[in-house]
Order: sequence, then structure tokens, then C-alpha cells
Amino acid sequence: MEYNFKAIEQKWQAEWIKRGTYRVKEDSSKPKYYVLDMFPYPSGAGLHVGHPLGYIASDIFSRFKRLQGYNVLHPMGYDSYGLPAEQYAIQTGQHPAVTTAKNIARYREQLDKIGFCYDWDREVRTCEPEYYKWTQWAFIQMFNHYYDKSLEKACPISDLVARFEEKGSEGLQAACSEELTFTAAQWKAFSQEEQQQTLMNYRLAYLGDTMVNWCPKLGTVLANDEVSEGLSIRGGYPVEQKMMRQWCLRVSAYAQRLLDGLDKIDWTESLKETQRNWIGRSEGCEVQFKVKDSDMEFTIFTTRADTMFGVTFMVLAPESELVASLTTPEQKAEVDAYLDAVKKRTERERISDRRVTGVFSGSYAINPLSGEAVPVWISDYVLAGYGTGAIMAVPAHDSRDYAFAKHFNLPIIPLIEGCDVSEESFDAKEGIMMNSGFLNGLTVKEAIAKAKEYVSEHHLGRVKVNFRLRDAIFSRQRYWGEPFPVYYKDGMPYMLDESQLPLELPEISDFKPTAQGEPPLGHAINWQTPEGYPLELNTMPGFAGSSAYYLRYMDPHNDKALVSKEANEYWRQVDLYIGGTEHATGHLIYSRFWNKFLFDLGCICEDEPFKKLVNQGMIQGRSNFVYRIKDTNTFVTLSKKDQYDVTPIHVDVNIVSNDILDVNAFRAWNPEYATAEFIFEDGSENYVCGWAVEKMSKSMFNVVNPDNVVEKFGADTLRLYEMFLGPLEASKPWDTNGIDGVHRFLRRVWNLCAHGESFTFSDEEATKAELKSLHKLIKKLTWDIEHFSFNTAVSAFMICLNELGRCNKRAILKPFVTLLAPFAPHISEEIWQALGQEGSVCGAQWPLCDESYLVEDSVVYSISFNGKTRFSLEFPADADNETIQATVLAHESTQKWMDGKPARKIIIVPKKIVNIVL
RNA sequence: GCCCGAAUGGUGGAAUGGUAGACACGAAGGACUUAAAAUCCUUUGGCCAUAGCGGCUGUACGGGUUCGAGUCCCGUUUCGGGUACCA
Repeated sequence: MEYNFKAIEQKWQAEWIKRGTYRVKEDSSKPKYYVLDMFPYPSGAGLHVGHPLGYIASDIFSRFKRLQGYNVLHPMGYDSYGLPAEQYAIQTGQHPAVTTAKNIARYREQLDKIGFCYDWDREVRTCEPEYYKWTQWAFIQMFNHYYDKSLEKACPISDLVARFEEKGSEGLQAACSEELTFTAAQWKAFSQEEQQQTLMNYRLAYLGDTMVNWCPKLGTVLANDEVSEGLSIRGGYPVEQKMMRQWCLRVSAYAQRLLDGLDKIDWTESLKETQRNWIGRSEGCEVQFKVKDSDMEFTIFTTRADTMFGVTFMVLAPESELVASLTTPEQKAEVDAYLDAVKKRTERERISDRRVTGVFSGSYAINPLSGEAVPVWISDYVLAGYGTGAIMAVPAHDSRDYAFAKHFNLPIIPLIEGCDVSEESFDAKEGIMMNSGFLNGLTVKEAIAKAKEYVSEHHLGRVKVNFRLRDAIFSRQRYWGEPFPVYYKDGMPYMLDESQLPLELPEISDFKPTAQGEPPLGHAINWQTPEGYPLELNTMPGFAGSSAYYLRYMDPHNDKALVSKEANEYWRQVDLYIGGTEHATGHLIYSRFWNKFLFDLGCICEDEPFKKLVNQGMIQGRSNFVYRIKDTNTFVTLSKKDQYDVTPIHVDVNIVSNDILDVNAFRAWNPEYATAEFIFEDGSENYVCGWAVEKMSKSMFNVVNPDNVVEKFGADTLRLYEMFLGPLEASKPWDTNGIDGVHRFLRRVWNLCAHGESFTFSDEEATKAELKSLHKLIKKLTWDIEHFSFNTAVSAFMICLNELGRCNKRAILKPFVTLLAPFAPHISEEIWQALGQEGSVCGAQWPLCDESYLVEDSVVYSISFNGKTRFSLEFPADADNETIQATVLAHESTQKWMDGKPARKIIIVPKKIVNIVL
């Protein structure tokens, strides 16, 4: 009876569906555990072998927890709104809903073949109305709330209105776009429109004029995390800065809580650090500078208040509103020319070309500490969006200011004793202050504190904490996304009533912007409320649907709430989240924000969504090359390629096995190579290919599809092999060179049980040695799985099998297949059944380790001299240190090595080592 | 530039400060077989020795702590990831 993995896997996959093996219900009699994968965007290319890496790991973990008696929630779904489907629609005219459904079906088929234990009854798709109803609902809630900094939580906007009616803006501590001051009387005198505009300044979802990343090629704005180095992540098109009126989420209101929350969760330090940098808290102060010969003043932000005596000029961002008011008539022409030049440069040019540019505004500012007047410049090295869009420049102690000062010949005043600023600035925050009035003689740290104190006491400014984290731009000028539950009346936005949700995405046939430049929804017929008010034409971005999907899995069919209180209080939060690091500053920030907001509303009971997070590494492609001798159709094997003038050519990795080319398949691969000749390795008919690690992509012919692997070796082999490849978190190339090893392992397991045409098992009792191997395995596996060390776990099975030899005793095999079940569920089920066990191995009990089997009878000690091993001696396991010492010292080899000298020290450590120091 | 992370045989990779190279691939040799596949056995870091025992050396490089360092500390190099005028 052969190991017919194909038949076995089909049989059990069908059986699991029939039995509903993986269906899960809330069950208060069992402890719960929630294991989640980052749900995929179903792309047209299907899954490649890199995608299932994390899914396999989480599947093993889920099955393990289940065997340990936990009630495990392990769902899967699709992030099914997004740009690629829409780009494809523009190119081909195929409706995104159609291609998305097709892609999902393909993904499902591929996932099913791998034998995952998902509860598919809980599947969610972000593009379905029953799902995005709750995305829209959350948006309405954000619109109707503001963030109260004194209470450190979101509060209803009606509270804010009541407050304004009572005492205006006095004493208000709320997250806002700009600080406003008005009295209750003024508030009451505001027109309806003015009141609404004022409230917009505080809402957590607000319509704001902001600098956005505009991608002309995609015809939409993008969030900061959707742009990298001036190019869009999707498609790699250039992005430019543009002022637009957009829906935004006030994520920045939660900056401090997002930062503090990191200390409470079990994520890798590096990922937390990435988030900390992205949030970018910096403590400093705002200082007001008066403009010379004018009653104007402006505010700057600095973290180095100690360097105020070294300010030799000021710089404004070109986009700053101050530019217009501070530019003098004489300088106007020059400034306008500069602003024009800056505007023309794309983000990408600004990044690649770091030339120092700038222009003098004509105005001077008065240093509030020294009273001196310094020129105000305008330069694009100052960003409008951070701090106040204006800085004080201290060229001696800031490298950017230094470069600017050198370029424009501005003075540089050193402030720290002994520093040399003739070649470069001294940026370090250390040393003793000089040239700094009342700060002289203090260390930099002391000076920072003192200067801050001085500034606040003398009302020159205030202590301020700034964050780098920006509000999220939430509008996309695209079709394939959630419609906003928003309509406009007299130009003002209003939210639909909750009873009108979901607002379904209308059908359109043209996915391009309208002739008037409106988003594609402008093509929709009757896109208005029943009362005839026009609906919002933008749609929500990709991260909208993925920000709370983990909550929906808890209660996916509830049409009364995102998640019921009971379901949420049972499942609470994701215990283990597995996914890639690429979401560190996008999804993983937005989800935390969204979760904290819902927590503030009292909808959910946990403040953080993902308790533990594990990042799986990327699987890269391993490309193969053949070497064609120039101007011929002859190909030369790897070891001889240097003897010829050759061109390396990518060859499809699917016709290469262990780097050996299937030459017939190669001839058939491409008509061009039909008549190819080969120069083989010496003494064989083998053509050996070269290889390189590259990104997995179609153009490199290195994409490996999991279906092909399943077809050839079976799902159990794929699962084991992906884990065996190396540590889960490490990036590694896909390389099938070792897959025979794990496949052989499974066949050996099979062959233990299968003899001739049936299964035979021995009923004999297990020997002590067999039990020892088994319990060693139990102990190691339990530890390895809990620590996500799946590669060593797979090795542990192989070691155990080597030790067991040909043992086919039921007493050993039953626990063995239970242990194997999380890794290779299909073969485990088959053997479980053959053993005559009831039910499914998935419902069995994880075996417990009996440590007594692991106790050794005797222990071999290595005897070392000065740390170098010289010989070995065997002792009974219970021998005490004194006996060991005495025996070792009396041994003739010891006498030889000690050569009559007394030992200085004898160290016996619990690892079978005796070390003698001479 | 800044912040992380890594570096171990021909390859993927093991190793709570305690016999480095587990496990697997590949390779070499052998058994079985008409043959192939499959299976099984032996060897496999390097150098030296070899009838046999064995010896030396070795975890990117240079130092240090320690009885003992792949592991901890300091410095250097290389590679990978993140981020970038954030004042």
C-alpha cells in the first residue's frame, strides 16, 4: 500500500467539511484562543508559495491549541476592495466585482488544498454590503465624536456643543486642526454654517484642506504609508503634493495612546520601534518671535531651546501661510520665482536632489532672548506639515541649518565649549554651554530644561510635545471602495441615518474619472438621497475595511451590531496575529486607532486589538539560469560556463529540479530553444543551472505555485517543508532542493503502519527507550510550538523517527500521530483512523510529557583542562559532585594532564562537563 | 545620515555561557534489483595522520570578560530591513 497522499488528502478535506470539524461556537466552559492571519488581497496572480507560510504557522498553532483543549477561533476572509481590481477594470472593462469574485474563488481553491482548519462559516469580504455597513457605521461614529484630551478619550460631539453653549472654547482641551478661541456668546451668534465649520475642527472624521499625496497616474490621493520614496506602493507611479479638501481621520489625537499601548503588547521590539518612530514623539517648546518694525509675530517649534543664543536666521516652509505676510515688497518678485520653482519639483525630485535652495523674505525677526534681529528666509528644507512650518536656525548645532548657512554665507555661532564648527555642525546633545547668556556653564541637558522654564515663565512660548504621526487622509477618488455615508446640503456634509446603512456601491460601467474631473462615482445614476441631496463621490481607502475585520469574525452575521457584546466579551481580542512587517506603519496603526476609538465608545472590551504579533519572513524567489554561448543555440553547464563567452538566461524554475535542467522540457518550453544543444557536466548527462535569489515574479520565471507542490508531493509535505525551510521570521528564498527530505519522512511514517495491502500495528508494550524518545519529542514539540520554532519542531519528528527505527506499536504511534496532526493533518487522520480511534485526531488530546522517562541512568562527563576537553568518563546519574571529583582526580589520565601540579579549581556544571583549572 | 537585524560546512539551517555543525539536502561509496524507481547501510567542516588509535584547527575580522564564548561586552567590515530634510 503506497502512500497515496492525493487520495488521503482529498478524502479528509471532504470529510472535515462533512463533519464540520472546524466550526467553532462561543463556549464558556472552555478557555478561548483567537488566532488570526492577515487576510489577503485576492490578486489576479493567485497565491504563490510565499503566501501560505504564515497561514501554515498559524494553522499549526491553532490545531495545537485545540488539542490542548482551547476553544480556538481561526477565521479567514478577503480584503477585497482595492486598486488593482479597478486598474484592471479600466484596462479591460471587466467589472471589479466580477474579477474580485473570480480571484476569491481561486484563492479559496488554493487554500483548501493545503488543509487549513479555518471556520469558513465566519468568512468576511470587505466589499460586501453586510460587511461594509459596519465600516460606514464606524465612520459616522467618528464624525459624531471628538477627542477630549483631559479625559483621554473620544466623546460625543453633542457634549462639545453643550460646552460651547455654556462657556465657549474656554479651558477646552481637545484634539483639533487649529486652536480656536471664542466665547459662548460668540458661539451662539455663529451662523449654522459657521457652527458646523467650527465643529469640523474637532470631529474625529473631518473634512479638511490638507496637503495630500496626489498620484496623477492613479487619479487619486494616497496615504503616507501608501507612498515610498515619492512613488506609489501600488504601481510605482510618481506622487506629487497638492492641496485638496478631503475626508481625514484624526489619528493624531490618539498618538500618545498609540505610543503607550505598545508597552502592553507582545510584539517584536523592532516592530514596536518602527511604530514609535512613525508616531515620532518629540518634546520641545514653541517660541514666539516678533517681526522687526511690525506688530506681527510667529511661532516656531524647537527641541533645542538651549541653542536660542545661536540663532542666526529663521526659515519658513514655502507652503507656510506666513510667507505671504512676511515677504517685503522689494523681495516679492524673487520669492514668487522661488515658490514657483519649488512647486514644480515633484516629491521624487526633492528626495533625490538635495541641493540647498532658498530665498530671503526681506523681513527680520527679533530673538526673544538676545533681542537681536535675524533675517527670515524661505526654504523647502522646512516642512509645512510639521510643527508650525517655521524654524529658528542654529547652524552651529544642526547639520541642515549648517549647510544652509554655508551656502548663503550666514553667520555661525558656536555655543558649546571646545566644539569645532569650521567643517561641520556639532549636533550632539552634550558639552558645556557658552556664548549663551544665562545658560553659560550649564550642560546641554540642564540648559534645555532651564531654557524651557525661562520661555514659559516669561510668556515667550510654551512647552509642547509634537508628533510626527499625521491624520489619515481617508478619501480616494476611486470606484472600488466603500461609499461614504455622506450627503451634501448647501455645500455642508451630513451623515446618513444609521437605518439607511449600508449605502451600497452603485453600478457604473465607466471606471475612469468623469469629463468634469470628478471621481468615477460621478458616472453613477441617481447617486443621491431619497430627498434628492447629492451623495459623496469619493470612496474610502483600502485600510478602511481592514481596520476592524478581526472584530467582525467574532460575530460575522450580526445585522444589529458590528459585534455583539456577548461575542466580544468571549473572544475579546486577537491572541496571536501572524503577518508581514510591511503593514507596520499602515494597517497595524490604523487598526489600533480604530480599536481604541471603538473601545472609547464602549462597543468593545479591549483597548488593543492584537495581543501577540509574529511576523513571518518573506519568501523570495530562487531563479535559475542557463548559459547560452554567444551567437549560438548551445548551452553550457554551470561548471564550464567560464570557459566560454556566455549570456545567462532566466529559465523557468518549474522545469529545473535540484538545479538540474530537464533538457527536453527546456526544448519544449520556448520554440526558440527547440533545437538547443547542451554541454553537460563531465561524466554525466546532467545540465546544472546557475541560481540567484530575487523577488518572486513572473518576469524572472521563478514563481512557484503551491498547487504544483501539492500536486507533486501533497499538502502535508508542503506544510512540513515550508516550516522546515528555516525560522518563521527569517526571509528566505524558496528552494525545493530539500523537499524530498520531508516527503521521505512522511513516507517513512506511512511505511511504519502500512504493510502489503493493509495496516498492521503491534500491540506490544513500548520499551523504555521508545518511551524516552516519545517523551523527548513531546517536551521538545510543546516548547517549540509555543515559541514558534517550527523548523526545529519538524527536525524533532525526524530525530524521533530515526530513534524509533521500525517500531509500529500502537502505544507509540497513537501519541505520535497526535503530535504530528497540527503539522500534517491528513496523514495523521488516516493513521488515526487505521489505529481504530474514534472521531478525528483534531479532537484528540495533546499528550503530556512524563519527565520520569527522560531521566538518564548514567551520564557521560567530558573532562576538560583549562576549558579544553581531554577525555570522557561515565558516572551513574545520581552520582554526587564529591564522588565525581574524587574519581576524576584519581583517574590516571587526570594525573597525566595535571603533571603533579595541584588543581586551582574544579568546576562541575550540569551539562556533563568537569573542567579542571590548573 | 539615523534606527533595527543578521554573518556558522558545498546548501538550508541546529546549539538555556558548557563536547559547535543537530536535522535535512547534496555528494561519494555500498546492499537489494535484469534495470530503473523506491528502500536500506556507511562516509561527509578543514588540515595532518591512517593498519588502528588519534592530533591540530575552526562559527565575518580585531580586542576583552570568563575555568569555559557561535552565544556576553567594545571596536571594524560586509549584507539585509525600516526610515529620512520631523527642527
